[in-house]
Amino acid sequence: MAADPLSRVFAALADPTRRDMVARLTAGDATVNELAAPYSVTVQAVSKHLKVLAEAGLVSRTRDAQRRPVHLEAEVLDLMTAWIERYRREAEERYRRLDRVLAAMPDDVEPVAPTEGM
Amino acid sequence: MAADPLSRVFAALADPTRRDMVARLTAGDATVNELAAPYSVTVQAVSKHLKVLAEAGLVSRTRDAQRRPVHLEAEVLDLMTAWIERYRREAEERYRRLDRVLAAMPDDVEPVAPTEGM
DNA sequence: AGCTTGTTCAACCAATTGGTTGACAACGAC
DNA sequence: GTCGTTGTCAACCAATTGGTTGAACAAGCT
Repeated sequence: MAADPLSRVFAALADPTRRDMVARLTAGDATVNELAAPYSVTVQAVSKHLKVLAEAGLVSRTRDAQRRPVHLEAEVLDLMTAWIERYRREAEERYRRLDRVLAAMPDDVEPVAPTEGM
Repeated sequence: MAADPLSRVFAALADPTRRDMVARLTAGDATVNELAAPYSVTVQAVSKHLKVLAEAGLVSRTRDAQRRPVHLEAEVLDLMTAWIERYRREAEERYRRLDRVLAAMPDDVEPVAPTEGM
């Protein structure tokens, strides 16, 4: 899965169950059993999902007697947002420039070597 | 990998090679061979990566003689941003409320049943 | 000490992934 | 038509994934 941090975060959220758990954790910390309740899988499977989220830095665990409450670390989401927004912006800028070029181009001009390296 | 659209987009970007290809495509459309050049993998492997990106809706292919230029569809990124921002915002709001409660709490009060269901 | 609750570890399984090689289709050029 | 280019399809492989069951560990309760 390519161990770099960004890949881990994307991979962690590429699963609906894990996304759902993250969503639930925005409402407050929860134990493994609480998190497992809504799903039809075993508690061990949920524990594995949490391990993936933890390795991506999305959640942390604290100890409270024999419970291990799960806490959402929302800042990691910024890593992704930064990546996404950067390239979305670049793509948009390129479209804008292209639009400008097309608008400035007289109607009868044959378009050449479409935009390579522009 | 759980076939829903959001999962597909996250999974597609959970690979550094594919993220790199997306980044390169913000500079303009490119053919499979052009995209393959910088990497040490076969062109077939790159073709597979592109298939993943296409199934996530991140790129589209047009036909230009025997070339198949790849075009970035940046709007799909908004799907992710929407998801991420929603939950990041919710998490932040919760922290703010919690801060307010803690600030309003007299120093000598024993904290009870920490925040469950709040 | 012994039982119960909460959580994880270990082994296993089927399905998927990212990569390979080799064959093949589609098209432009000679 | 035949040749080189561009790209995909098919089969295969090792590694990973998401799930299972069963055992083990950890901490409180009686």
